[in-house]
Amino acid sequence: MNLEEAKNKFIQSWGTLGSQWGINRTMSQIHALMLVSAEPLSAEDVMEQLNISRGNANMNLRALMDWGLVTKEIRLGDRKEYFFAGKDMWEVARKITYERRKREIEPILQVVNELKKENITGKNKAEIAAFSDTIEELSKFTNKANSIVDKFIKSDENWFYKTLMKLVK
Amino acid sequence: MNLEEAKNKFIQSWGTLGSQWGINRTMSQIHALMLVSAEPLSAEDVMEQLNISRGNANMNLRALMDWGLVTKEIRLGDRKEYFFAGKDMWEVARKITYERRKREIEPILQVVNELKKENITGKNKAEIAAFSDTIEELSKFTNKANSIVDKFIKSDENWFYKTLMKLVK
DNA sequence: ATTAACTTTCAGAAAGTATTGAAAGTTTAA
DNA sequence: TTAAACTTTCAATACTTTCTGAAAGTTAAT
Repeated sequence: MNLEEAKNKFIQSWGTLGSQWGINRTMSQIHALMLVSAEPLSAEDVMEQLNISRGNANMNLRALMDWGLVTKEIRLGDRKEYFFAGKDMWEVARKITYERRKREIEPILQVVNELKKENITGKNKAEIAAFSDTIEELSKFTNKANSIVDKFIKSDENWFYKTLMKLVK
Repeated sequence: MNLEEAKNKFIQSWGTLGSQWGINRTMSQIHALMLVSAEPLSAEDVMEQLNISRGNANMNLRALMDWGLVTKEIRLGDRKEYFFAGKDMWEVARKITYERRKREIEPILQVVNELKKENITGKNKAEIAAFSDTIEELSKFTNKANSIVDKFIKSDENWFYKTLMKLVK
């Protein structure tokens, strides 16, 4: 298989993976493209290689920079900006986890902890009890999940690697 | 706050969470509704309480059963079917993880392991090396992530709880 | 075998998301 | 300052996903 084919196959599936993760397809594809490129790429390069518009390329490059997955580089005597992706996968995972926690765990944490404090009124006592029980369990669960995720985000590679090794034997 | 309000608030945010997880909003809302109901509900109940159509209710109830998050119950002398959700959150998390692994980790695992075996041809040796390195690292990462997830899915509550306790101290 | 009480399906409508491309904005060099 | 070389924005459009509701299918009792 030649390099072009292999790259495309990878970009394709990384893009699909991303879209299932709630990350848009183009954003993942650009990320994939940069993961497998030896050299930093310009916006122009990205547009050509993925067949996307200038606006789309720009928007998603910016999003990737916001997430910390891609870095911009400027070169003396060149007006273009060049972009490249960090290739340490644990680092990538941590950064994605960080963004996803913001969007996913934090809002539910807030609602659940808020509801836990509420004094629920109503006539159907069984329903109230069921509700409170579920919220209570969910609160325990979410807070715990949140600490694990937090630990992962803040972990350095070594800490995580050691812990990981214990987990998978 | 009365029970109705509290329930709605919870259903609302669980629905939003779900849609960020790539699970459709209605599916999560039905799940939320059942988590906070003391008694099993009929399709009719679900339609009324969430203001959704018969078709939508049916489709998503079925999906929830496929995922193992909701169980159908039939009652003697009653033609309706009643549905209820398991309320153990670790169990819920394991079931969701199982489905998501199928959709997300497995496909990328397959592509990456496939590409790793390929002999990549082409003239730009630096690019080929960069590509192979990334794929190699990604392969290690993905396979490792996969074993962790697998362990989690297969874990019984106790095993996981103990491990968890160590992790979060 | 018929009917009433349900459940399932699916084509079209609606809602939600992503993409384009042209215009506006910015920066650098001369 | 001007102009060339880029980057950013955003309204319009295309695409994707979800939802509806009516029709078809199923089941159980008589």
